[in-house]
Amino acid sequence: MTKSERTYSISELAREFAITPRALRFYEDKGLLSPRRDGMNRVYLSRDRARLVLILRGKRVGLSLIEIKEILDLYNADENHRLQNHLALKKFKSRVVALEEQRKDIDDAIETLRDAVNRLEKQLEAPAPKAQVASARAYDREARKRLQDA
Amino acid sequence: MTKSERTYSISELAREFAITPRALRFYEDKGLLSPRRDGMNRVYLSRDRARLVLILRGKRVGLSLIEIKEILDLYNADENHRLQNHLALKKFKSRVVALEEQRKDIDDAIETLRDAVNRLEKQLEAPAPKAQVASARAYDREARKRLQDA
DNA sequence: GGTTAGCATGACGTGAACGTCAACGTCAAG
DNA sequence: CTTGACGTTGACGTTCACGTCATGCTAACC
Repeated sequence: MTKSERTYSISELAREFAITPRALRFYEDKGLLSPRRDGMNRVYLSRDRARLVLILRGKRVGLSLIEIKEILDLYNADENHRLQNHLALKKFKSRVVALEEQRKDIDDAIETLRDAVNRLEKQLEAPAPKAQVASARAYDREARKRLQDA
Repeated sequence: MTKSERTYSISELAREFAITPRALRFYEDKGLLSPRRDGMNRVYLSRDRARLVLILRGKRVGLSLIEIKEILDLYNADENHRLQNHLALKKFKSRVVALEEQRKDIDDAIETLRDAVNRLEKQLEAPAPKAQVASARAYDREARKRLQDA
């Protein structure tokens, strides 16, 4: 009794991940996916689904499809080729470094936006009584300068 | 005595940030920068430089130029329009949420790659004596399955 | 004064990642 | 039996973010 794995049609899989069938065909065209066939029709197994998860996550972190393909290929490379693996190791490590730098960028962007949010909230909750207007505006200019010139 | 601010020519600024003059003109065309002019020639002030820093960081975190422009515009919006500011506040907050999600994606990607790196290093440092080959390979298959099916 | 370097403005080209449309096959429902 | 719903393969269109000329001005150097 062969345990029949869960399968997906192209539109099923597309719906689940909020993408289009066209995108799935495109990924296949670029060698990122290779679903089985039932006659002409594509049949996706959970292996394919798992790869798709990695593909989409790769996209979200800003990798190109080619880069994603390279990673997936290295990932599934034959474990007996030491040279291959040594290369993969180097590439993975540099990829990690790049991602860490990107993480830093995101942290910085979040901080900048949070500062802006605080500035705006403070401004909105205070209807700005005239007496304080001048100094408040001066303060505000300073805050903005710090943000701009950083 | 007017304190003459530091200025940059287009190619100076381009060199500093490892981009091309064409890119700077493109950003200007899209309304992200608006340098002064000396005759025909563009003159960038430190304000422009600061904006450019934000632009490039925005790009690195995956924002489109249009999104970046919107943020910069909101950022520099006239502080007297309460409705405007309320809108900006909402947009900034949702942007922060999006960035936090993206950071999660990056953390996940880093973790996946680190696991792969560990797997590869273990494999490379052990020349795989025959006695252990079978079980090692079985372990490896498991590790890979966990990574794939996650 | 010719040449080089740097700047300008078009205008067309390009690669990535799909969208969109045409033309066709297929299978279950009414 | 014909209508939909779903699938297929081309092939062309589109958006983004520039790259790459072509052409021309201008200021500095030899």
